[in-house]
Amino acid sequence: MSETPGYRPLYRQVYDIVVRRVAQGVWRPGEALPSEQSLARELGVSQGTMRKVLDALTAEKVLERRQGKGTFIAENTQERAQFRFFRIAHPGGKRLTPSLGTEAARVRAARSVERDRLELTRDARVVEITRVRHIEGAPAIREVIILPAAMFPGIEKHMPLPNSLYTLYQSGFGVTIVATHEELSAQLASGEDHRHLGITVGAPVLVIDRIAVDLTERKVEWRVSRVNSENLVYAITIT
Amino acid sequence: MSETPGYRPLYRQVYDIVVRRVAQGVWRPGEALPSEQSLARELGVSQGTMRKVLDALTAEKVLERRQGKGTFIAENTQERAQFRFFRIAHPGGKRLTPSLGTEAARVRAARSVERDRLELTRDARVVEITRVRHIEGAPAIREVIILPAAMFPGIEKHMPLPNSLYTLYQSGFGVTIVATHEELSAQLASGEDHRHLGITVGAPVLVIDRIAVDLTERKVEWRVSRVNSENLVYAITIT
DNA sequence: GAGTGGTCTAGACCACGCA
DNA sequence: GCGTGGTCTAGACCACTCT
Repeated sequence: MSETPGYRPLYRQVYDIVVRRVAQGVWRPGEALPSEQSLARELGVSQGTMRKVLDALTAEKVLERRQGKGTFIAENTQERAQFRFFRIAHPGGKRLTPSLGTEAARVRAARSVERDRLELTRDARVVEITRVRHIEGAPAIREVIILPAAMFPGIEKHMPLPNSLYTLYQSGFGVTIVATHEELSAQLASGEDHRHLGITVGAPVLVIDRIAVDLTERKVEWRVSRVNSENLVYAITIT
Repeated sequence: MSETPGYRPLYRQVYDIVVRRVAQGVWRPGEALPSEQSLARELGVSQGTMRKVLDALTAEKVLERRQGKGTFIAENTQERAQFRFFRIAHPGGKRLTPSLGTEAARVRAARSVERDRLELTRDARVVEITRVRHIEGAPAIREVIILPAAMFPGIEKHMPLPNSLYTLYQSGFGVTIVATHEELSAQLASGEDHRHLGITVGAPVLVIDRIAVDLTERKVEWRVSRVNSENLVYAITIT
């Protein structure tokens, strides 16, 4: 993570330049970059080196390349973000798309635990979003989402929020989520779970504690999801 | 998955050749392959194309490349397999290494559900391994592992089994696990969980249902792990 | 046909590990 | 100092998309 190689390959430097441009929003989501050739010329490297950079960013899902068309800023579209970071499914079955039940948002001072998890300063404020998501008509997931208010000014006015928040983060606030760290545990349904999800107290609940990281490696979102595990699973492939 | 490109790049053909050799055990785990140069010469391609193949297999963790030393068959060593496929940790903390509690193995006819999950023929036999794993001295995980007996002849005689079975699969049976598909759910502790893990009936248990896939895309292992979720989580990073 | 990304080559030089 | 993988270049040609 914090190596000092003492040697910095050319493609690494070029990579950083391109990442910086993407993070600064030089190109909009869905927009095409200049061609491999012209970028290589502009940055004074060979086409092969430029390709290595663009291929790496494609592997990280920051860019998309389409033969014959061009290189594009990857869009966290609803469907795409859905399948990438939303991993709830029926057992042995296909992925699901939730619909919105209820939601609420407010801005307030960050609590100690929130400052720790999101690496915020002492006087930071956060946006707290609480929502219930339905699957096939029934309430299934209760989420509490904490965002640094400074990074998402006015997001609480975007209600109703889109199904995939990461699309909004990218298009509305220039924040591109590239990774999430999740910790899953089993817990028993609380009174709140009962009220919001309609499950009996003491039923098993799958709890997902997630930190989302953006292109510039900032911790951008803390989300705790409580899933009615009766007929839902968290599905993932490890490679 | 089942595309018919109508066009087959050279590196793809070379890739298949190398995969076949690895699967056939032409080189042993930990052993060095011939150098990039000599492989390229032997297979009649340029060094650049050969590199593309070896880099791809390195990304899939089938090979390992070490500058100045050579290209090696990746070993599913205890530690490595441990960190790659064993994802149990303390909340917010470091990964853990379990130790063996009790274990038992027997060979029997496959049940219907096992034939389905492992895509076995009607008369197939399986090895059933049951074991309890301890973390920091206390029983924490109960696993039931189902293997196709034909693929692992005599594995039940290897008791006590190593902590990481995937190391044994590779070194003892030439089976290299390259991916797992997992489905996680929350359940309540059963009487069996109480007996084996010492937790109270009705406590929350994290259940991991895993199918492991080998280099040749065979479904090689079905494993159900029941984890005492009181002080343990399943930690994963999605990129 | 023009322009893009995708493949392939041949060769040079650099960084690393080891004897 | 040699052999290995890692980087970088320059250029050719192929496949795909759109006009």
